[in-house]
Amino acid sequence: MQNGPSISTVGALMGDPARANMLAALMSGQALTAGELAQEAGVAPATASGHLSRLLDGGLLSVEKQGRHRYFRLAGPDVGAAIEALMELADRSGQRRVRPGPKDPEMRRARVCYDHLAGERGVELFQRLTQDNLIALHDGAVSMTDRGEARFAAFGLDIAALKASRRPVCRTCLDWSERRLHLAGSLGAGLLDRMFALRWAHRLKGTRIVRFTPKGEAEFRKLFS
Amino acid sequence: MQNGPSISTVGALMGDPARANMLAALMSGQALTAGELAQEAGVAPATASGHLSRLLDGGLLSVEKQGRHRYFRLAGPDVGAAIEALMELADRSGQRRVRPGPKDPEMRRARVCYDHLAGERGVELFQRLTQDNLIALHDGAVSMTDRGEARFAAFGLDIAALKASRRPVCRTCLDWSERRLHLAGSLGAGLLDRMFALRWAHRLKGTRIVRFTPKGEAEFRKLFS
DNA sequence: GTGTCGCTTCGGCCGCGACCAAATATTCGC
DNA sequence: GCGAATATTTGGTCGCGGCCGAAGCGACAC
Repeated sequence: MQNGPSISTVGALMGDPARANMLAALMSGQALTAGELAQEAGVAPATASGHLSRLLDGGLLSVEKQGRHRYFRLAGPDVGAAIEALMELADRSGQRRVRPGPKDPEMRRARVCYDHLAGERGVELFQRLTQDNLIALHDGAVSMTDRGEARFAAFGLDIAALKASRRPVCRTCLDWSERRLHLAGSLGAGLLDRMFALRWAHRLKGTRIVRFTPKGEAEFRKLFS
Repeated sequence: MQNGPSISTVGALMGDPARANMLAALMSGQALTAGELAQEAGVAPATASGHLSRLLDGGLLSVEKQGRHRYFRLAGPDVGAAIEALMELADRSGQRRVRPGPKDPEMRRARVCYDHLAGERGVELFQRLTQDNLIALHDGAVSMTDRGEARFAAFGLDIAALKASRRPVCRTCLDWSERRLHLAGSLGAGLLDRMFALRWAHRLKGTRIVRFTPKGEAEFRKLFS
């Protein structure tokens, strides 16, 4: 009687870090297996299974059984819309809204996707890393090469910390505007963090736009080449 | 390093029932005091205070100090948008989307606002209840009269349960389309539930629209008169 | 059949956080 | 000044739920 349809139940579903990571991973639109989602969330398969059945009950996910895999995807566009609204909110997180400026072209060029770099720059980076054999793709999965490990360490990343993190180090993410892959996972997040720390770029307050400085732009081009 | 801006923090903020009730109450757009919000959420002032400071930290609320009161309101339209997206999601909660039909006029006529009746019908009901002295308004606060208590019981509501609920029994809510008050609180929710149970109306699957049957329409007009 | 892989269920551990009562600010009315 | 009202802080209890390992189940491959 008393509660009716409650915002809190669906909020709570999205409010757990493991589940949030799963949902964010599914934002790319592709269906993922339970195992992949466990990886993505950084939890044991048993734990992931519990989370997934909870998300199913809540109507946020739909599932498709295929052989011995179960493929999960977001239940509908409204789920994606809600997640996007929360991401938007999490981004500015109390900042006031500013910058009416030319938003769209900049968004397409470089923006934050959850916690890593997306847009033209993101796709470009991914391509470069692949060409230079710093990361390697084999049938859909992506991983860091030994060569890459050395270069990333030289760039200032704490490789041990990346690996210690429960998240997978490398992960592909389908770019919304470019429709090509860019790099997610703790490595993707770490690279973006490092670029911010080096002041190559900064994130425009109140938006998801990443704006490179001229110097940063030049450094970015030289990077890993 | 690892998490960056996380959807899960804001999700968790909205994921607690007490906080969700507060946010829903603030969706009307009016500012409320800490005490009122404690009432609304059905928790002790001490607990509410903790929730509120948490919501402030998260950037979901803004506060304005005025005398010995603190007035809280939603921090911005994006917060409202996110809440609305979650409400939308909670509403259909796994239902598929249907009914492209003539949505707007029906929405204006009668719809669900969180868990009670809103729109023209909602405002109408509120007016009737006030005129007939079943509920009473005194400087902003609304309460159930003895007369009302008897009539609502005759209508099939469990008054004891309403009072036992931690939510306030009566509560005003500013109508979005009508810009006038309608009735929220556990009484408002109970009345709507009862109308559904009596099959006077049903809620269109996948929408917030409440559609009255001809019989229900007639009964509704006779109600409490 | 046997082995392997993917996923779920079960049992138990552990910690975060929601909750309240009582005590402590802060502000108002007088 | 003194009380009354509003709000926050403190301290402590308690339960929900996230987490894992181990065991169970089902689908493939051979």
